[in-house]
Amino acid sequence: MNIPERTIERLSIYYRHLYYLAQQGTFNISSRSLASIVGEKPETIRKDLSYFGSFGKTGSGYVVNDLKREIAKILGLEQGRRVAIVGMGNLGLALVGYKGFEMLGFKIAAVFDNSLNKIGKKYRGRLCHNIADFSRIARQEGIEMVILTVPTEAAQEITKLVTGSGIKALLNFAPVHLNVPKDVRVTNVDLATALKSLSFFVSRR
Amino acid sequence: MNIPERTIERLSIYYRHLYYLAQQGTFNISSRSLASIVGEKPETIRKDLSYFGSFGKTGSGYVVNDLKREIAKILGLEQGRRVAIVGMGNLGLALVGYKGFEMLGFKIAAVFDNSLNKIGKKYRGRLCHNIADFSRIARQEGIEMVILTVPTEAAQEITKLVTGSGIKALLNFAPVHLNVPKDVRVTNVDLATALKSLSFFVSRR
DNA sequence: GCATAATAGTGAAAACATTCACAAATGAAT
DNA sequence: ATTCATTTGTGAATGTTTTCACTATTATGC
Ligand SMILES: NC(=O)c1ccc[n+]([C@@H]2O[C@H](COP(=O)([O-])OP(=O)(O)OC[C@H]3O[C@@H](n4cnc5c(N)ncnc54)[C@H](O)[C@@H]3O)[C@@H](O)[C@H]2O)c1
Ligand SMILES: NC(=O)c1ccc[n+]([C@@H]2O[C@H](COP(=O)([O-])OP(=O)(O)OC[C@H]3O[C@@H](n4cnc5c(N)ncnc54)[C@H](O)[C@@H]3O)[C@@H](O)[C@H]2O)c1
Repeated sequence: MNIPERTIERLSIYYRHLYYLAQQGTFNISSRSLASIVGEKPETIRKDLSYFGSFGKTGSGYVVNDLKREIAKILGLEQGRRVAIVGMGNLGLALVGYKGFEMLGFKIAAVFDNSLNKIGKKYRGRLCHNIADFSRIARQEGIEMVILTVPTEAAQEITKLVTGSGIKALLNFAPVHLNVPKDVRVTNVDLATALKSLSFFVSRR
Repeated sequence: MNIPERTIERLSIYYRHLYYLAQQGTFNISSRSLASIVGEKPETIRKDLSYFGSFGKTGSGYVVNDLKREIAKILGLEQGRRVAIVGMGNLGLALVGYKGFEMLGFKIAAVFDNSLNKIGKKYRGRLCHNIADFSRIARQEGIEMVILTVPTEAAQEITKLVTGSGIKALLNFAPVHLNVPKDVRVTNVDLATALKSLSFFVSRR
């Protein structure tokens, strides 16, 4: 079966809110209530879940903790994936301390740069490595995913380096289309584009 | 006619690359070449453009500068939209200096916080205002869009404040679904979600 | 000027995603 | 026990987006 791209994105969002709900001690939740929290329709949630199994109970909905665990399993969050950030500039610096990542099962296990001003320094307790050592350290640290926050000009070159070291998943902030082997997945975060889409909306009003 | 959401996002991406191409002095480009630069299919580009008119020339493609101008017109980028950032923390600080925004026709015209440590200080040459003065200053500065980088707990409250002051477009980084009047548009940038989607892909391999 | 190649634009088809609507299960109240 | 309300899970219907496949037009080389 083919699972819609958007379903995966939504599952992530459900997961986060289930996390909060569990913290608050909520035990049960219906697709209806969850929908109103996450801003979706109840049937969307049920359909999304139905691709992976059936986790609810007719009449009473879902057990928050169970559903949370199931989604973690689906998204592969159980084992605490290890992530590297490459590029300790403005953005890399903001991201390295972001609690939202760790909270949800990601571990920023290493950070890299190519500037002598940054290599050897500590950022939020993490030693900044020389990008030249990526391959060795990534293996050593068990890095599976890379967050790319280098200047646009360097992005393709670094992509080649990290995919060459066996990385199969990249979260890219540089506003450029990265060419990668086809077993590598890239997600682009394009803030200027997000703003421009909003701008379109503003002009339409 | 209904224009696909994704079309608008892609137009933004085309725009950026046309900007680079123009800078490099490229005069003409075919949908095929542009497609390979932006990572889409040629027919996707042609179809996207066809919603708004016909801008190319059979046999030779598009004139880079003309197409760039047309897309700017479509997205409402011509007049240089004025944007405020609310929340001068880690992320707000990274964004305030981001050249990518100004380059593409956005002006960060004001920044806000509620902390006495930040109000009155300058960030990249911009005076940080008290969020309590938002309404007045937004009017004064002609703010049309807001980038929201406040802690999650404050996001809904600030949303109420800024939409109450007439803002109709929000770029939200807090991992929460914002309730807004229905003539207000919110785009959520959810980095943890982006990572989780990647994680799903990694587990599937 | 003619043949050939390149390319835009676009209906129609196919693929994909959301929403509807209802059966079946469960829970709550009496 | 029976009734009524709630809620899931899911086929089917509907809606949306992408891709195909073709026509018409322009450019190029001879
Ligand atoms: N700052 C923002 O708000 C923002 C927003 C959206 C997108 N971006 C994009 O994110 C990327 C980074 O932005 P930034 O503002 O943090 O830039 P920056 O210049 O502050 O940081 C870039 C960092 O990458 C390092 N670097 C350069 N070449 C490298 C290489 N070959 N290997 C390893 N490290 C290298 C630099 O030393 C620097 O520390 C850019 O592509 C930018 O367009 C930035
Ligand atoms: N740091 C990251 O890398 C990152 C990544 C993704 C998402 N986010 C999200 O972005 C938001 C901001 O993150 P951050 O790391 O920059 O947080 P931060 O704590 O560094 O900054 C928040 C800023 O908002 C200000 N603030 C608090 N309440 C306010 C109010 N009522 N009005 C105006 N200003 C107020 C604070 O004074 C502070 O300067 C959070 O919701 C976070 O979850 C952050």
